[in-house]
Amino acid sequence: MQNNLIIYNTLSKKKERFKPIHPSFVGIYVCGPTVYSDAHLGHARPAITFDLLFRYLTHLKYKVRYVRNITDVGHLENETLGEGEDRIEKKARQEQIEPMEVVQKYVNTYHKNMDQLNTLSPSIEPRATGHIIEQIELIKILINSGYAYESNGSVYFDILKYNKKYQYGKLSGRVLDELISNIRDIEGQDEKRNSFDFALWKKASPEHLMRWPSPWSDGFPGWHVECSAMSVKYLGEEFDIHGGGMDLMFPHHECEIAQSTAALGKESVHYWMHNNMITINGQKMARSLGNFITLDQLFSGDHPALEQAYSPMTIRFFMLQAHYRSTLDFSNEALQAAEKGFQKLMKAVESLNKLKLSENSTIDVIKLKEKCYEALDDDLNSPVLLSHLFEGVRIVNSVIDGTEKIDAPGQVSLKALFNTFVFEILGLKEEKSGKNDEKLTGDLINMIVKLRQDAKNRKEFDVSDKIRLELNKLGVTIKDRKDGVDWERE
RNA sequence: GGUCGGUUAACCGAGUGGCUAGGUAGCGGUCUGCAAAACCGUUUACGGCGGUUCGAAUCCGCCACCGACCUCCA
Repeated sequence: MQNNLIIYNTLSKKKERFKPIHPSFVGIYVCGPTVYSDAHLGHARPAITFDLLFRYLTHLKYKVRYVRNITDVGHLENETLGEGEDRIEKKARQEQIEPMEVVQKYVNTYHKNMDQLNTLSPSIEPRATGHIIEQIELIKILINSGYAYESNGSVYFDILKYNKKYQYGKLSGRVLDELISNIRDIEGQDEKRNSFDFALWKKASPEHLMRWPSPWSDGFPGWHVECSAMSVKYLGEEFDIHGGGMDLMFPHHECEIAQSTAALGKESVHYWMHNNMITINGQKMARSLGNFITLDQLFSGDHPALEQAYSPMTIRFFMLQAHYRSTLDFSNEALQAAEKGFQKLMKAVESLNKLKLSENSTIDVIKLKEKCYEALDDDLNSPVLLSHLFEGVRIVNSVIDGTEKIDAPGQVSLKALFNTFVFEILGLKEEKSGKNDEKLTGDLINMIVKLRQDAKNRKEFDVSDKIRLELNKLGVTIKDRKDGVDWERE
């Protein structure tokens, strides 16, 4: 199995040739959502980025195992220092339901939204709560090897110890000494040897609802440990690609590296990939700024910042128009531009089927196809790929205009090209406006009936009778009543 | 203050040391009874100041601005 794929590896800060560990298999782990609220724009970016990667590798005939976790062990919120409350538990209290009901509810909406965005399901979607045992086992290993210590029922990772043998901070470019000097002293951290040590296991306070027994206390696992435990379980001690948002680089991924490296004695991940963040009108998305938009709101247009609804495919197309390592700015203007561009692309795809064929062709489809692959191979450059596909759009429309010619084999290969890149790899799809069709039909009939009435008023009865007859043939019966005109469908 | 990333024409966004993606909008044209669509052409691009170079938006330095992360937690 061969590929020409080049991937930007955050670890080396360079583009590298992608060489899987096993010739025909690829393992990918991506950090999934913490399910305590509706999925928002920030969830869509990594989902679409790594869906593209998953689809492309699959297209290249690799057997890909794509693991994306669900973080459902709530975690503390930073509202007031030291007085954190578990996000999921907080939600559970607010809504008077079980924590796992909160989890289920938001897992469902997340899945629904991801489905709308046409992202493929991961091969495995493990939940943190389903892997408490694996996490405890990993913590045991870390304690036994001296990289973790227990303190008052909680367990912490010893970063100073780790840093003697390995290098903590290599992914995000941090130097431990600088971290130490940066850290402000905060009270209530007596349990830790050093304030930058991170929790592997936390003892639960009496009112804490989500808790599991462990050798150290009734409690719950720290955030980072789930990813180390589950990635090793499903992808092995070494695997190909680990993905996630740039905001997770520090501390989450850094801690993951530390845990896994300390436990396994070697680097687990070969390629780290990070998608960039999203801004809205140049600002970050935050509840406090009033520009926090969920995917449901985006799809329905039900938000003060939105001038209209934007369909899932508009969003997907919009995101694919930017490279995954660039920040992407959302605005009504930009989204409306994307909507039109997407529709133009879809219209051309439709037109492909009804092209007038010629004996010869003025089009080099093979060259175009090569350019498409080159774009994807260059660190998944979807915007450049789209620009080539729009060259294809121009070709299709020019054939219709008669300024270019295409022969039968050319049409077949052009159709295959669009099918492969637009639908199979970019994961776009036609959006049938089925819901609107019925309304449109009704409106159309009303309009025709109105036109007939106008004709009758002008006493052009041959026209009005023709309209009635033609509608009848289509199964629509006109009923002239005393108080107006009515119609009904068969 | 530190780490990382960014600043490209009206908007969104690619990009290579010299050959100036693409989408949207605007303008002009072709087509058309009119309109729309489509096609063709086009519009003040590369944050500022220096430097390297025959040549830099692309390499280096400084400055400005923007963003993420930088305590616990996720």
